[in-house]
Amino acid sequence: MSLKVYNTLTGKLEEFVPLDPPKVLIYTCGVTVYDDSHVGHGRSLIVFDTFRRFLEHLGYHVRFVRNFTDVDDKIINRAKEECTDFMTIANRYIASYYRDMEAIRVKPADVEPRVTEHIEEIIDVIQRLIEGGYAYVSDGDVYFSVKSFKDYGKLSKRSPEEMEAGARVEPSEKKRDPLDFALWKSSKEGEPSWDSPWGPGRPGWHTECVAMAFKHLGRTIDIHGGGLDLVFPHHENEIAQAEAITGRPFARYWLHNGLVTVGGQKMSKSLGNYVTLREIYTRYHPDILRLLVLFTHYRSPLDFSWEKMEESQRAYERLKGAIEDYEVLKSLKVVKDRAGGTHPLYERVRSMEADFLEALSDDFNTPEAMSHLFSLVSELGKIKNRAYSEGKIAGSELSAYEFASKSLHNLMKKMFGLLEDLDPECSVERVVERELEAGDVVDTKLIDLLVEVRNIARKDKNFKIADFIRDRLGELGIELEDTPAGTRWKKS
RNA sequence: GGCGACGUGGCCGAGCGGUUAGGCGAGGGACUGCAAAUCCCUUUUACGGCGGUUCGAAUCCGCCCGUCGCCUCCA
Repeated sequence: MSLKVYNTLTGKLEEFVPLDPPKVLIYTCGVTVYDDSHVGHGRSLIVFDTFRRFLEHLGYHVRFVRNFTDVDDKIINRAKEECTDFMTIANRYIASYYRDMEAIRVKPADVEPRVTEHIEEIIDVIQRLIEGGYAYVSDGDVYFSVKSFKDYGKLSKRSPEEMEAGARVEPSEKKRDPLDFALWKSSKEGEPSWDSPWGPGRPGWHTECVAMAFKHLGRTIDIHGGGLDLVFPHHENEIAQAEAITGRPFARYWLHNGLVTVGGQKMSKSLGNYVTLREIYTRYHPDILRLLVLFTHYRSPLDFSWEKMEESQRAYERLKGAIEDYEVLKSLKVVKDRAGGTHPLYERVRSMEADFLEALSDDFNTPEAMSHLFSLVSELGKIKNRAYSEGKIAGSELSAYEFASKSLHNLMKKMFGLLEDLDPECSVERVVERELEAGDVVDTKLIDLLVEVRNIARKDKNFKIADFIRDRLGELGIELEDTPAGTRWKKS
């Protein structure tokens, strides 16, 4: 099976061929740690986490690097506001980031480098650029000379001439050309600074990713990713620096995820229309956000709303229910069936798996992959419905159901990172944690007792009491469901 | 102004030259003590507008209208 990906650099769908298979080298630009991450960051993280999972499934050995920008203007400003140093701010939000990633189940990268730990490498890159005639020193600053790199603009598809015509670029006394960008900034009083051949200062934003990619992955990487809003100027500038030094392609494939919008407008700090990841996962199971993200193709814009979270929640419950209901079916009366041959469900599962993987191979078409999952869920629902109404299930059908539900669960878990806590080890802790945060811990034993009482009432046809218990539990956020195998309850 | 996307049924959202996407919602039915869950049926000129190419277009081309992104820090 060949994987096709959309390469921003060429603007085309291309077959994915790593430089040195089975190795796949991926670099994505991580967050600037000056505040909590929001849904926009979350989407990018989830998208690339999914790519990585799929590549690993295809048998590639993925080496994944995602950096932290832990020194920049915003961090410094924030530190000033709080009368503390920038490192305190950076460390605080790195911790917050890790907490978020664990909650939304994005696997850590293999290397998560910090800018402040790579100053030497950054200086080295800048020095090479100066030596090569691509950069110049100007009063303690160092700038990259955009006109010196002939391919400038190839990623974002714009030429320096056009950009000058558009000219919203701030002219600076120190720059020779308004399009030039800073590689090294001399530091002002009280700002973090490091010694360099050009005097004390700190790195500009665009060099760090080049230096860290060189160090941890090499001179040409397979995939460079990030949000669509990084294409220009950040990624364009990365290409200019890296390729000016090496004379060869920096990344073979440039992959960009679409942005998250709110009411059609980009979600961003500056507009103030953002929702933090923490807000999401304290209100919803983290899988709901994942599902929401995967329900849209990664390159399309994704308009966030709480209504959509509710929709995903429903869809999620259906998915989850199909898998969990195996436990109910198992406790029904299982009858022997003389029927020979294999159950047609096995074939359905096989073709679903094939369709699912094929969809992912087509530029990670997760919405289509998802649709195949749901068509199997419908199949399972039919079986379940029949078994419930007959109060029994054939042994062969039960095994087929188990096979199908395991296949569903495996794909979701492995490829999409969903339903991981259906495994008993993970569940309790997470649920309790969320309940503590929501501030409404319930005593499960007490609920079981009430359910028992209600079932006694039902047996006696005292539906008034039975319904009263159900209603009151419902008000407390406990939903009851009477199945042929007894009453089950869950938190709503 | 320049560059780049996008406009699909009640909503969301795949498809991108001929065959059922899928999800959510709504209405009806089956099941249930009633619910819930699940299933079945319905929501059958869906593809921004106007032209063009083609035996055939949501899918290709042109123009127009509308929305958004980037051009400044941003996942």
